[in-house]
Amino acid sequence: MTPDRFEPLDPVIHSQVRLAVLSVLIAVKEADFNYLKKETETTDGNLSTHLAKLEEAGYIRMKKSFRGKKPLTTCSIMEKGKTAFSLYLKALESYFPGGIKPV
Amino acid sequence: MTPDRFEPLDPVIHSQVRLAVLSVLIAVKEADFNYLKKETETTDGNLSTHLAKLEEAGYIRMKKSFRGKKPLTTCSIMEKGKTAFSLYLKALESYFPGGIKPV
DNA sequence: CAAAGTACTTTGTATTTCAAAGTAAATATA
DNA sequence: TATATTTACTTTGAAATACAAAGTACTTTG
Repeated sequence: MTPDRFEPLDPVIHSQVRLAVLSVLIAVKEADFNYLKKETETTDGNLSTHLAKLEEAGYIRMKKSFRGKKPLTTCSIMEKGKTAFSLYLKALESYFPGGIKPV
Repeated sequence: MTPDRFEPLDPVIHSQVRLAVLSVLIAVKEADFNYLKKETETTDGNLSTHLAKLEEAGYIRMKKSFRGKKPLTTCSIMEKGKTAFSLYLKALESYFPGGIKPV
């Protein structure tokens, strides 16, 4: 039983927006909705659904509070999310055996 | 005008099957349908549509011939595909500040 | 107080993915 | 020799996904 050449890519992470969200949250530990919207360059609706998916998977946590009188959603990564992110990166590497080649 | 933190991921490549196909074709220069099916661990129908997409984008070339009496589809990567693959990897790196290491 | 803005969420549509079924020819079986 | 099975794909329809327009619930501004 030879091991698979290509490791499967976690579908929860394999999306540009969700990958970007996790990348931010690994770097900063906490980010609000608007910050994530700017970083990921997506629309409100799109970000909202992607965040919901990440939360549902237990990869991030969302805290709803208020900044002054306005609602504020703050996201942070959970252990499960960190692990999944690492595994995703590891899986990705199986698709790039040579590492980085110049274009 | 500060550059985007995250570079966009080419949607033609951002699919597990198509990424695997390109990865194979970069390594071996030519691969037939069945070999790709084995490597990518997907179904006939699925592979067929993914290959069509890659060909349509000008990333790969498909040659139809015969091996003995049976049809044989042979795929190879084109320059445009190589470039796109490199750019995809480069874009990916923007999501992993720590870097993607060769396996 | 009406109009515009903020911070989201919900919803409908468009796109994408995927595998079941279809096709066509070759080969094995009875 | 009929027929069933296999091989090598492609087409098609259904399910999942992505996306943004519209909706909600406020707040701020003119």
